[in-house]
Amino acid sequence: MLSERQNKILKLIVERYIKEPIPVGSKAVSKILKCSSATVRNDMGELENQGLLEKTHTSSGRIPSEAGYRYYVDNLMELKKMNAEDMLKLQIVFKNQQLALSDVITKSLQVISDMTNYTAVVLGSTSHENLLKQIEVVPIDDVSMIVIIVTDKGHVEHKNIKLNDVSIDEVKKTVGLINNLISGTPIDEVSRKLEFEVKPIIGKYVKQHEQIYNAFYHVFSDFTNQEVNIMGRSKMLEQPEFSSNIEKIKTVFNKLDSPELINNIVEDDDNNIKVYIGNENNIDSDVTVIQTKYKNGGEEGTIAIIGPKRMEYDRVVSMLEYIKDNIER
Amino acid sequence: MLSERQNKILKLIVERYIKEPIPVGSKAVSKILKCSSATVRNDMGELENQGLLEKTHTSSGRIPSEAGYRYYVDNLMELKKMNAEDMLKLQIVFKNQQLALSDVITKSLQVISDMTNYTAVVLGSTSHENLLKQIEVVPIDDVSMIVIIVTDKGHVEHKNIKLNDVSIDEVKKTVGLINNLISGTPIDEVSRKLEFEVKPIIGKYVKQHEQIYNAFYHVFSDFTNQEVNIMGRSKMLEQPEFSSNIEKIKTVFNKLDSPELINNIVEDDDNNIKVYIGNENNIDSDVTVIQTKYKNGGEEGTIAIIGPKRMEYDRVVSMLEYIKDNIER
DNA sequence: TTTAGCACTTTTTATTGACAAGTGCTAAAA
DNA sequence: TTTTAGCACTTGTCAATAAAAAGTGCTAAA
Repeated sequence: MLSERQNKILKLIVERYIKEPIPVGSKAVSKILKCSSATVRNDMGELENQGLLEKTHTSSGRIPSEAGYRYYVDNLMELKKMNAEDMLKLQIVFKNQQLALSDVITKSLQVISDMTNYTAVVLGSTSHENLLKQIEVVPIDDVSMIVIIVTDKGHVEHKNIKLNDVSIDEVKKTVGLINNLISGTPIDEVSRKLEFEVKPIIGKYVKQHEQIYNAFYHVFSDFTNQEVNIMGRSKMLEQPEFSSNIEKIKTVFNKLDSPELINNIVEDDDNNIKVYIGNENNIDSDVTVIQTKYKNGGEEGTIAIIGPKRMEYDRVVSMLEYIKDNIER
Repeated sequence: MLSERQNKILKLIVERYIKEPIPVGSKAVSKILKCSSATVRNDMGELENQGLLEKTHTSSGRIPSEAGYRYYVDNLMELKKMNAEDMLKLQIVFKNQQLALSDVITKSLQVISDMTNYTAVVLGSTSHENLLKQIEVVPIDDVSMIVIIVTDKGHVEHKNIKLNDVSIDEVKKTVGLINNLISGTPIDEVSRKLEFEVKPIIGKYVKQHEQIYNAFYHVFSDFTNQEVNIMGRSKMLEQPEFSSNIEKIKTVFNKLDSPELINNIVEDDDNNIKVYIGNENNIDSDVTVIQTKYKNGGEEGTIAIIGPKRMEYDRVVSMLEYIKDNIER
């Protein structure tokens, strides 16, 4: 259990260290608090015993430990309202009636990334939640054509396929059958349905059904499971703790670019804003991920901000809250 | 005019420096050439007078100047055949019949980027070369629908639009009219034709034509001019001359991510492989861009490899040649 | 024309000492 | 009991110095 003063000291140190990554000494704290540096030193020693503060070397000032950030976020952080300037910039995006929801989300996170110098990630809804809405095919030339898949949530994907000596009409017939037979199927299950429900039927009605079936089967098996959008990837370079450590940047970049990113950003089961500090997340022990789920009509997904552990928690949380609210209505 | 030996020395220095970014001294060169370090020193002095070599400080070894690289590429570089291992990895991509051309290009450049640790860029064909092939519309719910635009070169783009109190049938009618009236129009000119050829007609036949027209007009005016694909963006971090210089990395990253990238990679007028060293390119004075145009049937574009000035010119050129050949047939 | 030899420059690395910042502990003050 | 003043002690930082390594340019001889 921390004393009032210890709480104050911890809060001061965390916030000061977030402003500037320099270990904070007792004297600096005592100037703000109304007590001597010796008193502060005693408390800082106690906070270190509790594992909330750390020293970089025996006689350095203190920096927050991971647990310290955690404690700060859970107990000390005050959620200030977003500042007017930030809000204004976001309003410009939200007020734009022309934009589709997904564009609004992307653009507003781009704005946040620019304002904060952190990296932003949008994960679209997962494929088992997407239902096949409709497919279309557009012939390009004698052999190649483009298959376009649209889901009920408005996710569009297209693939080029090549078919030799197959008449367009037969392909169109197949497309018609697919649309009639399995529209409304979760994307995950399309492959299965294609095999057991569509294949037998086109076998009867469509010439060269084998070739056509294979092509379509392929298109669906490659369907991207989830849309991932990363904004401000290189903002990491702006963070002093990374820019002096290329190896760290490489690992973080690789994590961001890896296809497993989706798995590394945990889907929360509730709707709140979550803060994953250091080892609490799967990206890197030196970053913090602040994220939340959003839901608007059928569309849903996760938006996340990734920055150093000493990120401006209060600012980012209030921004996410604001964005989430605006998305959801 | 350089002597035989001077040519040899320059070649040696360039190639050695490319292998490892350490200034090359006369002793190291003399060990390989059959002459004393003093002789080499004299020639190196002459090469420096000619502006082909540089010193990092008064008593350092030499490094190639920009002109030195230029001279090397133009006169000294020997095009070796690709090594078997590299070729094999690329063959796996080319042999994959399932892939559409654009995927083959992207994937093979991804492979090159992985093998070389340089960044790769693909620029698709420019919009004035793309003709409108067909548009489709897929309704998602009461108000929103997706418009899909396909060009004759197989470029697909889609946009979400929102229309209140408009019947789907009227939209479909409009789509039909657009397809009939202006299919085959260069994308650049679609907006104009939409206004002068389509607007008057849908004004007659389509209810709520104003709203619908505006929506479609918007969709086309946002059509991306050119497809840009960047592979291995963060490979820059692997290059020693950049990884010790965060500011440089930032500028290069920003250039890569900026929308003007397309303008910064000059379209060549002929079909050869071009090498733009340092100030010869518009990306950064510290990088080299090696690029070439490709053409396959209707599809064409530019592929480029971006790396440090001390990139492995011979290797990259032979790889690009190989890829280009494979793409074009 | 080439080479051996040498004086000279510059970078790199290690060492030293002085100073600043900060801590922990003790003992006195509140 | 809590707070504070005081002080010895640690560590990092910075500048100065010194020695070693790498390489050059020039001269004079081969």
